[in-house]
Amino acid sequence: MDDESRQSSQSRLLSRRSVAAKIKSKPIVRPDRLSDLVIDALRNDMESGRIGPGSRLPSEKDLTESFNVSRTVIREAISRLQSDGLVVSRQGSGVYVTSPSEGTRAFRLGLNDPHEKTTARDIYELRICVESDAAGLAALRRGKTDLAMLEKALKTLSAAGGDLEKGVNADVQFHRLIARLTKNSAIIRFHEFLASMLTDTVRLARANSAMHEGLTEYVATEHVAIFEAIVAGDAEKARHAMRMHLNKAQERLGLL
Amino acid sequence: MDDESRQSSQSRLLSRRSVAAKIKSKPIVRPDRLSDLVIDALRNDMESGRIGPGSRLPSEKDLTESFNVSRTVIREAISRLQSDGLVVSRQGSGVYVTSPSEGTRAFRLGLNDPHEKTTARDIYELRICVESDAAGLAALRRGKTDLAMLEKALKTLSAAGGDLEKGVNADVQFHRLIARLTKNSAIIRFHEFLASMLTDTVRLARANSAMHEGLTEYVATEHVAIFEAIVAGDAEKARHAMRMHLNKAQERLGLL
DNA sequence: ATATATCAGTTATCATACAACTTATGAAGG
DNA sequence: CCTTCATAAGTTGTATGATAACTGATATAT
Repeated sequence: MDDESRQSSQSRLLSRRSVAAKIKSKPIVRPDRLSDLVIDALRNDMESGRIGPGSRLPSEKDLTESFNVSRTVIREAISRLQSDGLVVSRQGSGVYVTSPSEGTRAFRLGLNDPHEKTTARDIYELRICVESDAAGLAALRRGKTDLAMLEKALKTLSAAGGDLEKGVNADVQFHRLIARLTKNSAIIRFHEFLASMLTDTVRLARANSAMHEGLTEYVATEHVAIFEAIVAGDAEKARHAMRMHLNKAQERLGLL
Repeated sequence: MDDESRQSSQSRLLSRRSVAAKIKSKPIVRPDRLSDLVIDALRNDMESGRIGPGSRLPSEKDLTESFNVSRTVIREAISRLQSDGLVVSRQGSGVYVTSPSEGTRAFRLGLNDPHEKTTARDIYELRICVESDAAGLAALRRGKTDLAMLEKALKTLSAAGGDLEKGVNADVQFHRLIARLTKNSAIIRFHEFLASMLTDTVRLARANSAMHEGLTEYVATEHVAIFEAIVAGDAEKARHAMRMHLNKAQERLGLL
C-alpha cells in the first residue's frame, strides 16, 4: 500500500517536467524550482492584500494540497519568505504575515534579471545621489582623525602613479572613507552595497577605455576639490564637487 | 550498518533543546532554528574567503555529516542563501558561491536587529539623499503627462484639507510620483523601499506630534516650490527645495 | 475561580526513496 | 588519435511518512 500510494500520487502531481516546460516557455531565466512558483503565488497574495499583515497563512498541509506539491517545497518557500522578512513562523502556531517595516526587510537589485530593466547606468545614478549627499554630510560631521585618514588616502592615491590596481584600490578607499564620515550606518552600508554591485561594470569599463594620460592627475584634482570642501565644512560645495566628480567618472566609463 | 548509524546519529545529535538553550543565552532574538546556525557558519566561510567565489560548496550529504543535522535543514539553509544571491545551485552539479555583483543581491536594513545600530533617523537621512537628487533628475526628465499627474497630486493634496488620512496618502503619492519621473527603476524601487521602511515611524511620529494649525498650508507651499522647480527644469533648485522640505519634515517628526 | 492536564493542530526535524540532472570515464567506431 | 556515445557515480530536486516540540483551547480537578 505504501508503494502504490506513492506511485499514484507521484503521477497525480504535475510532473516536474511539465511544470518546467511551462516556465521555460518564457525566457530561460527561472530555474525550474517548484518553490519559486509557490513563493511568487504567496508574495502575490500578500502584496495584493489578499492575506493582509498579521493574518495567518494556511497551514503547510493545506498549502501542499492547494499547490499539489510536497511539504518539502512548501517549507522551502516559506523559509525563504521568512528570510526576506515577509513572514514569521511560530512553531506550534502558524506562519504569519509581517506588517511592512516590521523586522528586517531586503532591497533587491537585479542586474541580470530580464524582468528588471535596471541597468548599470541606473545604479550608477543612484550611487551619485547617495554619494554626493554623503559628501555633504561628511563635511558637516567630519572629525579630526577622519580628516587625517582622508588625507592619507589622497596621498596614497597620488602616490599610486601608474599602478592601476593600486590606484583603483585607493580610489575605492577614498570614497568608502567619505561614506563613513557620515556616521550613518544606513548610508555606509548602502554605499558599500552599490559599490559592490558596480565593481564588475567598473572594472570592465576601465579595461575597455584606454586610460588617457594625465587622467590620474585629473582625477586627483577632483578628489582634492572634494577633500577641501569637506575640510572647510562646506556641505553644499562638497556635494557639488562629488557630483561633478562622479558625473565625469560616469562619462569616462561610458555609462552615459 | 545503516541501522546502527541511524540510531546512533540520532542520539549523537545535539538535541534541539540544547542548541536552543545555547542560543537563548543571548537575547531572545534568534529563533531556535538549526538552519540559522548552518547559514551563519556558511556565510562566515564565504565572507572570510575560505570558500571563495566560484568554488563549490560541500555536497548536501557532506554538510549533513559535518553539521550533524538532517538534509532538510541543510537544504533550507542553502535555499535561503540562494535567495540572498550568495550561492546558486545547479541540479546534478552542486552549489556554487557567486562572485559579488553576480546576479541579484540584497541590501538589508535591520531596524530592530540589536546587532545593527541603524536608527530611523539614519534611514530618513538616506531618504533625503535619494529623494532630493531624485527631484533634480525629475526636473531634467519630466514629460508633459508627468507634470500633469504631479499637478493633479498637488491639487488632491490641497483639497484634502483637514482629512489627515487623505492628506498623508496624497503626500506619499506626490513623492512617489517624483521618484517615477526620474525614469530610473533603481531609484524608483529604492525610494519605495525606504518609504515602506519608514511608514510605521512616520505614522507614529505624526500621531504624537499634534498637528499645528496651518501646517498643511505650510507643507503645501513647500510642495509647490518643488513642483515649480521641476516644471522649470531647474535641477539645482529642485534638489534644494526637496531637501528643505524633507529637512523640515524630519524636524517635525522629531527625528532630529 | 484558578490551576492543571489533556488534546488537536502546527511547525521543526529526521530519514528514506526516487527522479532529474551533471560530469567524468571509458568503450566503440571513425 | 580523435570523436561520439553510452554508462555510472555523484548531486540536487521532490515526495512521503514519522516523530519531536510547541501552541492554543478545552476539559478537568482542586
